[in-house]
Amino acid sequence: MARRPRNHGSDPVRGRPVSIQDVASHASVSITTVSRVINSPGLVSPATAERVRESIRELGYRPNVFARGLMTRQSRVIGILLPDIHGEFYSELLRGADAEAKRSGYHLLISSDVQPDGEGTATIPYGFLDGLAVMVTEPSHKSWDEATQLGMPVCLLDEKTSDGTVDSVVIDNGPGTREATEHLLAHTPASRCVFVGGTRENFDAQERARVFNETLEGAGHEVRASQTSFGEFTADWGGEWASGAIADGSLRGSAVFAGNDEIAFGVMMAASEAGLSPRRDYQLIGFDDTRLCTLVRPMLSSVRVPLRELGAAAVELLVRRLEDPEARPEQRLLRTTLVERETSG
Amino acid sequence: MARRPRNHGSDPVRGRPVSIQDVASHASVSITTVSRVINSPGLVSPATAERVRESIRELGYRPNVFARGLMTRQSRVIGILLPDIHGEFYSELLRGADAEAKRSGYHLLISSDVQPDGEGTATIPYGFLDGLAVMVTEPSHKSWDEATQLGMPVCLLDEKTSDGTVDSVVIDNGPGTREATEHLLAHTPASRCVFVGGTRENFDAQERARVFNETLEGAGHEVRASQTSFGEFTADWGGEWASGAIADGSLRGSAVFAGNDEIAFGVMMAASEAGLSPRRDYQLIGFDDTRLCTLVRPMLSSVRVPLRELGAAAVELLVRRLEDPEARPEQRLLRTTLVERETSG
DNA sequence: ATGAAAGCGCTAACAA
DNA sequence: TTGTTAGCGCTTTCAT
Repeated sequence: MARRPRNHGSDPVRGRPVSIQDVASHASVSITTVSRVINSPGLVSPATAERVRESIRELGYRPNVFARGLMTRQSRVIGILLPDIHGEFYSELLRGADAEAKRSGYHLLISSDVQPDGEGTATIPYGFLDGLAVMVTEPSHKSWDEATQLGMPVCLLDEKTSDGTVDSVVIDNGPGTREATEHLLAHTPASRCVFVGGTRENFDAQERARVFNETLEGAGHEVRASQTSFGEFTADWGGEWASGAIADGSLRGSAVFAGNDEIAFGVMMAASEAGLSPRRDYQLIGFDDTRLCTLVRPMLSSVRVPLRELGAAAVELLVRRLEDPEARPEQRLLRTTLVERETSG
Repeated sequence: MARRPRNHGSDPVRGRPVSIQDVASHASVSITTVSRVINSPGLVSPATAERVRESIRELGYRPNVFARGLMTRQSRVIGILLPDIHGEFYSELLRGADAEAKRSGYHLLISSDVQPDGEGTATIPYGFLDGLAVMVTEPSHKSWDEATQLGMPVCLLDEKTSDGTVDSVVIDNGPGTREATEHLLAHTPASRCVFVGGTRENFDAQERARVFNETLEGAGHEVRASQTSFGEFTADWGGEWASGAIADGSLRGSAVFAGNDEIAFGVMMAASEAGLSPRRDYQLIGFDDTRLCTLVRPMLSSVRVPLRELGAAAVELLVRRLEDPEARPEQRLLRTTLVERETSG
């Protein structure tokens, strides 16, 4: 396997990329001056600067990022590590993160937590990163340990157990969950309200279930264990749960609060096959307010989670820390709110 | 803003990362030997090698990727540039690409084509990449020019206009489209078959429409212009189209071939609100065979596009070229096939 | 306002 | 088998 030269970019002499020295020679200045034109334009006389810029253009010069990184110890690349990059949830989060990164002049390197099936070794190229935003949704995820051990600036996404020594941005499930539960209680007796959650270990799933229970109890109802169930964050699980509820006749007249939109969608599809329609025959509210809600008919009521902001805020905090390593760690809380549509009320 | 030292990794002397020299001193060898145990273990005596590895472990040494990149001109990072990273289509493609990259010991840097709304400047950090996989879906996309001008190894995704001088992997819409159209023709007269495509400029949309028409003509039918329409690759467009077809009474008894699954989903939702069910009242087939198909009830018939393979193959070709720059450019064709489910037949 | 020179941490001839 | 040394292309004192 041939090594050097693997030249990218146009070359003056065949086989070698344009270097700062080439530009310097071409403009009859020292490489220092070229460097200054790029990094501290104020220190160079306008005339010289223009001449150098002309040479840069003419030669198609692009600074070598490795050499630069070697000196500055910066890459202007930040990483974002998520449990998964699939689905509306993460896509939306990524959009926010990417937009914010661009806005601040950084590049975003996306990676997912999932282990490679095979024997491959490459994980995140930590060495290239200035900082890392990490999302941890379950205690078993090792990303968190790995990341902090790295000795690199880190920002946590949706991590409640943060001890305040590190930047983080978390979803406050409370308000939205409470709002939704109260909304259901307005049309359905507390004893007929159920929560169909996602993975039991998931932090958000737990908090949502907890607030659901609290709200029911706040309404003077003693919650039965059977009123909350856990499974997965999938439509399949929602469908499976619904099949059971349909079979024992408990779905009709009940109010279903799903752990996320996919679960709600699964419930709705299964119920629909059994001839049951939301709002008419039962109440249904999802969670996350993903695109799925407005895609499906009737449109799904859901608790809005500001996913875009979640991603954007994480990057924002990270960039802030990069620019000012001594800044006080910040924990940013993102509110959730109920969005009423056609499956409830 | 403080510059150096922005040290990542543990430090022997406060404020400086562990360097190869530190390891060398600690193990009482030269830096060359350390370099060799990392890159060519065969050239070092087992005893020394073990001692060096011990030092590396003890000091927590991680090679500086910038210094290494400066010498090797490689980063083992490849980029993938897509029109969008949102939705089932791209997610699935990315999964394939990521898995393959990991398998080959490369990192994947994901970026989307979409311009930043704001004034931010950062695009792809080309300088860090060994190569780039680019997906071009419309002639207006400038990514292609940009990429090839870069003088960096490139692999094209789903680009038909390739001139054979560059690696590419393309979806062969033909077989699946033909199969689906024939399937529709088995239950519906050709005059009642319609194609509801996505963006008119999109290469795939065009090819799918073309093969649809050809197949109808092959069946001895003269296709009317009104039998193909274009809009967007969204459920909204599908719903909009369906509303029209419902209003003028043309949906019942017809066969709808949608340009992608989202469009099909939109048609189905709109029809369902009007009391029309697929298979019973009309035929419906989507395209791409995304997760949406099995999420919705009844489950959507669709043309399967091997998205995972698409991503994986692109990375595979790119890696091959990286290892062997002289390899003959390859164009890999990916077959599409009909998947019959509950909305057709 | 400009330049000379010293590295940044690493790899790879070339010696020994 | 191991070490010496010369860069890779850039930024940054320190002179001028």
